[in-house]
Amino acid sequence: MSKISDAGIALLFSVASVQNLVKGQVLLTQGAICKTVVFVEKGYLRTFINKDGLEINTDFTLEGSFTTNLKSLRSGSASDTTIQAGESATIYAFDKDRLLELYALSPEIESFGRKLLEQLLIAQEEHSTVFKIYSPKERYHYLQSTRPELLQRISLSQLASYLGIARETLSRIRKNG
Amino acid sequence: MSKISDAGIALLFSVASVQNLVKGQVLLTQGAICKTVVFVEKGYLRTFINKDGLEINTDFTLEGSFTTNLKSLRSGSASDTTIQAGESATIYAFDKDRLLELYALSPEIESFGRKLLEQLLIAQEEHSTVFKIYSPKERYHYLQSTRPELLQRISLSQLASYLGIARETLSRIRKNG
DNA sequence: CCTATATTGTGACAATTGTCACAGGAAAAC
DNA sequence: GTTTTCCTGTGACAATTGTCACAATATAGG
Repeated sequence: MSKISDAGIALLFSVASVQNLVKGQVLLTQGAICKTVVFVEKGYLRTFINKDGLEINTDFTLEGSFTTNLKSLRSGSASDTTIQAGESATIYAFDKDRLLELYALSPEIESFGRKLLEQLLIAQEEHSTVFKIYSPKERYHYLQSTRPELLQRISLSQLASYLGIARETLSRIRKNG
Repeated sequence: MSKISDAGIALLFSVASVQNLVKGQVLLTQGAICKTVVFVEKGYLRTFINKDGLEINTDFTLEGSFTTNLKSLRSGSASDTTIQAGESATIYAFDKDRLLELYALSPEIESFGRKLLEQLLIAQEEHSTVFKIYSPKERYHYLQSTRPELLQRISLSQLASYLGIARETLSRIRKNG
């Protein structure tokens, strides 16, 4: 994570509230307006969108990372994703309006926010690229080598939609290499 | 684009240099270290990565937008992408080190940078999601309805890899709907 | 205007992936 | 410890997409 002073961290967490979630608990519902940025302290969050009644996972946020629905957060529009605890979890929710106040107040915090966005954007660009250059089988192996912790934590069924493939196909990839 | 004061714009452009590119001219070569953020004034840029000798397009930057290789820019690592003019183009190149100085100097500029990153991240997240929820045919139609200007400007062959499909498949999609 | 060059279209076939149906196993609830 | 319940594996087959080869068009250069 980007470095930030102790005073900065204290300031940041002054606008956060801790929450304990049970497995399956929903943090943000599709259609609602996202008001917070969330830091995962323990457990993990699953972000998915509903497509014809099927849940398609777009992201998994493990401990030590941030997530939100940036589009909804920024514009106040309805979120197209649901964010749910994949395990019982402990999170910090940072209120958007209070974060914006902090940005205006502290260049260090805004700088931290910018660096965080840079990290997320780099990761997301890489994720998109994977779909362009790799086949389903290659995508699985790529995930295996770059984010092995995901394969440990997330069930096969959940991973399949994240990789853009059918559950059965992933099962066969796992079997036949 | 995010709003910014006239003074801010003047400050920003004080660290930029204009460049005119001919079609096919390379701005950033794979393996080189990215030192600038680029704004496209006229024409468009094509970003691609080399996979087994094939060029796979990861992005097209039309006029009015920014591009760079953020990973290389941030870490000073070798770029895995090449950025090339798809038409003769006019661009503004913003020097990274001078931008960072500006960020330290002007909260308005850093705020602008953060907002720009937010926009790019939102777009990139949406782009990734498209690969998870849509088939090749659906991806083409989605692009058609959300970014019709791309279909006007970019050749079928170039679009195919951006959509993660074979050139022939895109040709058939275009024919049969 | 004509030719060279690049781009797009198409047929045939192979390979991959998806879908459906159900069996087997693991994990959770009681 | 047993019974649900959920998750994973698998066979059969359909549908989609990729690959290769080459024809047809379009575009750019002379």
